[in-house]
Amino acid sequence: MTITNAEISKMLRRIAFLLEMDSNKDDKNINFKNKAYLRAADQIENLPVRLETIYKENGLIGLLQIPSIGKAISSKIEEYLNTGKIEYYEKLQIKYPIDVDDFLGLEGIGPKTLKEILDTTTIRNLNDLESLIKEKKLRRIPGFSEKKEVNLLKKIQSHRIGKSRFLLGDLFPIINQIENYLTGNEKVSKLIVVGSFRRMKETIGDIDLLVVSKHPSDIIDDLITLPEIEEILSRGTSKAFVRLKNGIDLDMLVVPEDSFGSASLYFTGSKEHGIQLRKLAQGRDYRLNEWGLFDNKTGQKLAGDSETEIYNLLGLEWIPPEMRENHGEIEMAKRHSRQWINKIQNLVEYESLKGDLQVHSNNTDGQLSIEEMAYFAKTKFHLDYIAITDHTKSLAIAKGLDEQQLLDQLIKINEINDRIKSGDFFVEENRPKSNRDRNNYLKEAGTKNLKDNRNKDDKKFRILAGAEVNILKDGSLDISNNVLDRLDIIGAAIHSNFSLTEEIQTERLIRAAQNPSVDIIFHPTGRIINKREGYPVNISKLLFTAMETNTVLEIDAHYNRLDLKDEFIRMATDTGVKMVIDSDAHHSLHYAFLKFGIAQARRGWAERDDILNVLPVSDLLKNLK
DNA sequence: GCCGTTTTCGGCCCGACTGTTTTCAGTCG
Repeated sequence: MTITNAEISKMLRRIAFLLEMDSNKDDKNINFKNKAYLRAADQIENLPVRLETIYKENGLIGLLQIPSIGKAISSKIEEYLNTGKIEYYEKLQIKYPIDVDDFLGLEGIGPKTLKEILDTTTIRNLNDLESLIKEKKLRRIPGFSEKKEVNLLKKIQSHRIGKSRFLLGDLFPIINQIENYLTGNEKVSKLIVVGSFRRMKETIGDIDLLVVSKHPSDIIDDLITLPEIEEILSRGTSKAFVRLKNGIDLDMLVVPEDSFGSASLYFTGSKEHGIQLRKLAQGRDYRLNEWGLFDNKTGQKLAGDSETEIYNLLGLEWIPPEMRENHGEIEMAKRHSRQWINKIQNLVEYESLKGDLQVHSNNTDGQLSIEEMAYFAKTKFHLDYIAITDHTKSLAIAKGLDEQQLLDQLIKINEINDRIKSGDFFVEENRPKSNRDRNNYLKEAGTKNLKDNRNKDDKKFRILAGAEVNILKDGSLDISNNVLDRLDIIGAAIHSNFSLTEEIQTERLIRAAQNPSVDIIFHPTGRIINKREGYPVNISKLLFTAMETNTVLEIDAHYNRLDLKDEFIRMATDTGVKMVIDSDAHHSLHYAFLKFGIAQARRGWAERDDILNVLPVSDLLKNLK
């Protein structure tokens, strides 16, 4: 039997829910107990390694090393892993025989409210509750009313539809639109999109907007009349919460100028990062909220307009938004060590990539020719090199290339490189005509804030001949090494047999990494965010082999992959394994995705030195196998 | 139930919004 971290986490949430139902405000212990279960659940959800693996390798001791997991919870996890059940939970279920999962995440009705309903009725699940409301019986319970019935019914219905998180890349254009719309409002003196968007998390739950204005209620009036708005969920004097027609929620906070820093800190999150900061404040007899940092004794406001000032008063260095996850950054920032200050200064920067090492052409499943991909890489995105890495023959669905076709492509690439060197390639007459704004992505998002770091000398641009070679079931490749060795750069990737065990899957990747022709493992875990988990890989073992064989791991920047994910990037930087950030472009517009890969690298604390394609092409090639 | 730069007991983040509460609890972010 195999039990995932998600399942364990959910089980702990069920227990927390029932414990909170069971609590009353006089019993402090039970009140904090449920929070402890929730903390543990959060922690487990963010863990890069499976608890099952930790338990198999190190037993209870291993579990106890995880923050927020102590004696009681670790032994319950042990019981769950061994028996598939937790007796403690079963007992709570006897007391409260309800389908807890039905109510987890149901907005507007928490454990306390549910308890009140259960005191006078015998509902078990969401259907029962819905019937109760439809029969107008809920309003008979003290504290409930017709108004509450109406609200609850709506919430039950939207809960049924389910709300999954949106992909960062999907929301980018919409968020830019809203940003532009409100920036045009003369009463808005500052506007910033905060929340998980500012942290560049791979998925976004809702859009958080922070506005500085002297007229908060006017701004809120303007916001709620936006035509994109489907429903106003709540509205106060400084905050508004609305649902947009595309299904995403938007949360807006309006503050005065001197609260901009504290509000952006509070609103950028993460929640756990914020909690840690407020605890630090508490330790100094300060109070930190969205309005500022205050001295408890004097009531005086100590800081508020800048994030840096607040961090400093709490004894910390400023922390970049992408790192604010309470994954150890606060402890590090506390120490003021040279190492940490260097880490922050050397974090890989946006616009710092000189090349893109996974690019597809219309020789396989790409949409544009090699010439077009090169032309736009240079002229629109100011890259100095790209690698054409088309699929290989066993990936029939993408018209993968065979040995001869790869060699033919090599000749063609050499010809284009010769034209580039002679200076007649990047000229306006050569501008490909097929690319006329096929979609708005580039216009709205892709080129925004692009720094012009154009190398005046266009003749230096280089196309590397490469391939995205298919890793077969046994870890061998579908193209012979003597052909691969004639190309400049080789990425290997898994595109089939996803359901093998972790051991076999890891062995496949290790064999590929040990192949002397393979420079990079492309999208190492194969996940598609919100669609497919990715095959199971023992990342530690893969990293060890990568280190031994000088194999590079890719951060695939396509926003539906972002593979490696942030925790794995962190592990790679700790191991000293080098990475590259590639767009996996199938169209020139896709080069815009590189920024998502950089964001992911920053979330994984990667420095410039960890990322090889910040280097000029000659240095890059020297660093490969 | 967890945890430790006031540590092995005694704490545990903070404020806005909603509803019908006439002073606050529940829920959320």
